[in-house]
Amino acid sequence: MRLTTKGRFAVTAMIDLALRQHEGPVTLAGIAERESISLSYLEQLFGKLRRQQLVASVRGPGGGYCLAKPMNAISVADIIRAVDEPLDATNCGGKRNCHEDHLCMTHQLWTNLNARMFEYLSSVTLAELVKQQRPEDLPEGTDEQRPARRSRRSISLAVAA
Amino acid sequence: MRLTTKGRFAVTAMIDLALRQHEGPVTLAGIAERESISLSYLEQLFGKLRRQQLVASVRGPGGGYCLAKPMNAISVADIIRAVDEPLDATNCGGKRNCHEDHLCMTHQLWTNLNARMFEYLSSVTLAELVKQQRPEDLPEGTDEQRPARRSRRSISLAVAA
DNA sequence: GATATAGTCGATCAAAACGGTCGGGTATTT
DNA sequence: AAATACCCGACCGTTTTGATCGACTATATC
Repeated sequence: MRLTTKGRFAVTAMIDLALRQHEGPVTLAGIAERESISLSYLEQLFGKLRRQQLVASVRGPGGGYCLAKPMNAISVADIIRAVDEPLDATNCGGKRNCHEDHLCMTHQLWTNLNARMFEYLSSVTLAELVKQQRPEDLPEGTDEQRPARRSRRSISLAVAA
Repeated sequence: MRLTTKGRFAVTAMIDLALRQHEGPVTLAGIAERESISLSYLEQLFGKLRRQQLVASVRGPGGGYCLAKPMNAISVADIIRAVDEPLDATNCGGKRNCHEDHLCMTHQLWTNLNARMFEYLSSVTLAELVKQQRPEDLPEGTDEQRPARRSRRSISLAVAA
C-alpha cells in the first residue's frame, strides 16, 4: 500500500466523475480542466482504472467515462490499488528468508500495519466521499450506475475491457 | 501523509532501536547490519528523527542512539512524519483558491481522508509494535527512556550484534 | 462517406524522490 | 593520540511522477 499524489489524483478524478456521470459519459477533457490535471496523465490513470473494471469507456462523440459499478461498491483502496499497481511488498516479503528470522518478524509486522490501513481505506467508498462532498444536492437514487449513452437510438454501450 | 519504503525503513530501524536500547546506546552500524539498511541512509534518517526529538544521540566510543521518549509516546505517525518531512499537501492546499471553490471542496475532502489515516497511524505506538514483536521477553519496565549517557565511564558494553 | 469527437496506445521526457556512496568533519572515550 | 561513532553536505544512479506528443480507432452526426 503506497500513498502518493498519484493516488490522490485518481481519487479526485473519480469523485469528479461520480458527481457528473448521471448526465451521461464524462469526458477526460472536462475532468482535466475542472481538476487541473493534465489530460494525458488522466488518460494513463483511467487506462488503469478501466483495466481494473472500475470505470467503463464510451468512444466517439458524446462519449467519455462512466463508473463501472455503483459508487458504493468502489472504495478508495480500490482506486489507489488500481493506479499504484504492483506495489511495495516488504522488500524481502515472503520471498527470501532475510538473515535470521528476526528480520522477517519486523517485516511481517509492517505487513500487518499495511493490512490495517488497507482495511480502513477499503471501508471508505466513493459514495461516502460524494455524499460528504455534496450533502445538499444528492438526489436519492443517483448512485445507481446508468447506461453509458443517453442518445435516443443506439445505447451501443461498448464496455469492452 | 505519504507512505513509501522510506517510512518503512524508519519504522523498522526504530523497532530495532527500541528492542535494544535497554542495554545502552545502539549504534547505527548495528542497526544497519541487522536490518540490512545502508549505514549512510540510516544516518540521514536518524538525522531527521533526532531533529524531531524522537531519538537522542551519544557521540564517541560506546555511543549510539537512544529513544528520546518512552516508546509508548512514539507513534508510527511520528516516525513517518519525521522522515517523510514536508510532504505532499494537496497541490493547491490552503494556498491558492483553485478555480471555483468547487475544486477546493474536493481537496478538503482528500485532506480529511488524510487526517483520518494519520489519526489511525498515530494510535499505533512503538511500544505496541515491540510488544507484538516480542511478546515473550519484554520485561515490564524497560520501556522507560534512559538518560542519554549511561554513566561517567565504564559499562563499555558494546552490544555489537 | 466525411468529419469531428473522444478514447487508446506508445514513445519520450524533465523533474523529483528514493536509496545509497563518499569524504570530510566533531565529540568522546580509552 | 587513537579509535569510535555521530554529523553533515555533496554527489550519483535509478525509479517514479507528471506531462507531452503523435498516431490510431471507434462512433455520432451531418
